[in-house]
Amino acid sequence: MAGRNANRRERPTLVQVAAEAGVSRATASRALRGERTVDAGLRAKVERAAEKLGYVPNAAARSLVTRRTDTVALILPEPTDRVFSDDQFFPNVIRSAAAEFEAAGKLMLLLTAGSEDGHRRIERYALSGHVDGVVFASLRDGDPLPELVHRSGIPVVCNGAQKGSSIPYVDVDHRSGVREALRHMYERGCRRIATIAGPQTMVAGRERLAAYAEESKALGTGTQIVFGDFTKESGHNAIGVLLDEGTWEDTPDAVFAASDLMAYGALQHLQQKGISVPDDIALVGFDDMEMAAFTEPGLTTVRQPIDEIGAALAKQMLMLLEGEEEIANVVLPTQLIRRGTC
Amino acid sequence: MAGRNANRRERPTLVQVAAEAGVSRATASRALRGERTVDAGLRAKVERAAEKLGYVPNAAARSLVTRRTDTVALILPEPTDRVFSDDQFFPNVIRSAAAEFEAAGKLMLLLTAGSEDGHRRIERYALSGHVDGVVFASLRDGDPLPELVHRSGIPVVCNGAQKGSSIPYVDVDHRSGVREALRHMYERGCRRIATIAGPQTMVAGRERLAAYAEESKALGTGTQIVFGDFTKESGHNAIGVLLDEGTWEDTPDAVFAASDLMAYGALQHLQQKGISVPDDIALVGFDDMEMAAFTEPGLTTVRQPIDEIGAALAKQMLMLLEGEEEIANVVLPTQLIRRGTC
DNA sequence: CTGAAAGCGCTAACAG
DNA sequence: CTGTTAGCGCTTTCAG
Repeated sequence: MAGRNANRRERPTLVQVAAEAGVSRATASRALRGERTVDAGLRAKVERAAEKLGYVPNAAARSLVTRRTDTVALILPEPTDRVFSDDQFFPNVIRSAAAEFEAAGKLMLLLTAGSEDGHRRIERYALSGHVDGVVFASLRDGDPLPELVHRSGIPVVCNGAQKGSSIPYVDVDHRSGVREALRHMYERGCRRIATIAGPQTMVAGRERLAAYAEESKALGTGTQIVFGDFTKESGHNAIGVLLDEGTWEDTPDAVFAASDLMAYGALQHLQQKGISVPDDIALVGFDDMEMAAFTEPGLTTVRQPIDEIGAALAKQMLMLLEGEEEIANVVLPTQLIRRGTC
Repeated sequence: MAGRNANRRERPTLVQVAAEAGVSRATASRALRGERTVDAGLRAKVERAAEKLGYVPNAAARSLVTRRTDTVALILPEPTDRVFSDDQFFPNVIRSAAAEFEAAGKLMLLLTAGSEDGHRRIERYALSGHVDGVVFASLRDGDPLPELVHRSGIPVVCNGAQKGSSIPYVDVDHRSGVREALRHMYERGCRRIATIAGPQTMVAGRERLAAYAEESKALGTGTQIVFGDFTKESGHNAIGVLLDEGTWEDTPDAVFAASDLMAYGALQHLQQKGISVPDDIALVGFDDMEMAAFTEPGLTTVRQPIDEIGAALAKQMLMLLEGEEEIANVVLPTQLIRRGTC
C-alpha cells in the first residue's frame, strides 16, 4: 500500500481564503472563478488573500460537484517501448493531437499500458471520472475498453474503427492506398506480387492485408503472404522467408510491405543478397516516413497523413466535449509516392 | 467554457450498489476495497451487485477523503515536438520511468507543455491534487514550478539539479565525462579544442560547457565556443562557424560537441568539405545514441546511461511515496566510448 | 450582489 | 463483523 502523508504541508482551503478576505465561502468561490456578479472591491480582496495564502483549488472537491476535470486522456494500450520505438507513427500522432488540445486550452494526459496490469489500471482511470474524454491512439484487438468507456457515457474517439462498435473514429484510407500500390506494380509489369503483412491484431495490419488480398485477386497477381510486426527486423526476416519458400512457381517479382520500416528491412536484405531493386524485385512500402526519401534507391510508398490523424482525433474529441451528439467519422486520404523502388 | 453533459449516462454510486446488495454503504465500501473484516457471504453479494451495475468508484469523491490518487505525473515542460524529435533522449527516459512505475503498480501520466498557457495549465494540474507525486523529466531554466510543487508538499524529483533548490534529483556526471573526453583528445595530440555547446537554458547544456571551460583551461587547449541547440542541424551550422572564424591563430584540430546529434551534423559537414575526421579534425560527441555506432567512422562519444535516468527518477519517487523523508541524490556515471572519430 | 445551506460520492472513526 | 455518522473542499441553488 501507499505511504503516509506525514510531511505534507496543509494546503489552504477556500474557507481560509474567505476568512482572510472577510467574505463568505460562496463569494470567494465566485470571485476566484471570475463570475461577473462580484463587487470589484471584494474580488480584489479575495484575489489578494488567495495570492497571499498560495491557494490552489482542490481538484477532487471541485470535480466532485462540477463533474468536470477539463482534462482529456490520450490512451495508447501499448507497451511504452512500442510507442517510442524507431517507428515515428505514434510520436507524430501524439504530437499533433497535443498541439490541437493545447490550442483549445485543454490539458492532455498521455497514458500507456505495458502489462495487463497496467491496462487494468488505465481502465479504472478512464472510468472513474479522472478525465472528461478519452482518445484511443491505437486499438488492441478485441479490447473491450473503448466500448466500456463509451457506454459509461464518457466521450470517446478512436484511431481506427473498432469492429462492431459505434464509437466515432478517425482513420486513413488503407484500402485505396494499397489498391493504388498494387495497380502501380501491375502497370509496371509485375505479375507475382507478394506481401509482407503487419500484425493482424492491429487495424492497420488487418485492413492493409485485406485490401492486398482483394486487389491481388482482382488483378490475378497471386497471393503470397508473410507476416511481420511492422519493425525493420521483421521485414528483413520476412523477405528471407519469401525468397526461400518453394511454394510458388517462382519467387515474387514485387513485394508490398505494409510499413516503411518493414520495406526498409526487406530492401537491405535484398541488397545484401545482390538482388536488384526494383529490377529483380520491385518494392512498395506504406507510411511515407521521413526515411523513405533517404533510402537508396528512394522508397516508393503509400503516404498516410500521420499528423492529420492526431489533429483529427483531437478535433473530434473537442466537438464531443462541446456537446455535439452526432459526429461523422473521418477517413483521411492516402496517396502513392513514387520513388526508386518501384 | 466546456459543454453540457446532457448525454452522460448516470453512473451508479456506492449507495446503489449497497442497496442492491442489501447492505450499508460502509460495508459495500469495505468489501469493494478488499478489507478483511467483511463476511464472505456479504462480500460476494456486494461484488455481484457492483458487477451487475457496472460500478466504478468515483475518483474525485475517493481522493477527496483519502487524499491520494495513486497516480504520478511525469512532466516535460517542453513543446511536444521537442520531446518526440530525432533525439531519443526523452523517449528513453519516459520509457524506462514508465517501466519502473508500471512494475510498482503506479499509474504514470505524461504531461508536456508547448506554450506558456500549457505550462500554466500543468502548474494548476500539479498543484491541485490530481497526482501524488511529480517527476520533472526536464527542467526549464529558472522555472519556478518544481520548487512551487515541492513547497506545496507534493513529492518531487527532478532530472538534473535545479540550482538553489533542495529538490532531490537524478543526473549524470556530465563533468567527468567531458573531462575524460578532453583529456583523451589531448593525449591524442590535439591542442586546439573547440566546443559546440548546447543551449544554456538546460542543465545538460550548462554543465557540459562549464566542464569544457574548466578542463580546457587546465589543459591549456584554448577556448572556442559556438552554440547549438542539441539538434543535428545546429551542429552542422556550428562547425561552419568554427571553420570560418578568424578569431583563432588557427582552426581547431578537435571539436567536442555536447550531443551526438550535433556531432553527427558536424561530421557530415566536415566530410562534405573534404576535411578528414579524425585526421584533420578529431570529434567527440556526448550521449552515445544508437546511431553513434553506425556513422562512418564510428563516433567517439561520452556515454550516458539514459535508461538508468528514467529508472532512477521513478525509484526516487517511489521512495518518497513510501514516506521516505530524506533521499540521496543520484549521480550516474558517464564513460568515454572510443570509436573512429577521435 | 452576498451569505446560508445543501449536497457531490466516498471513507473513516465510532459505536454496537 | 456491520451500520451510523461525520466530514473531505468545493459549487450551487435559494433567500435576502
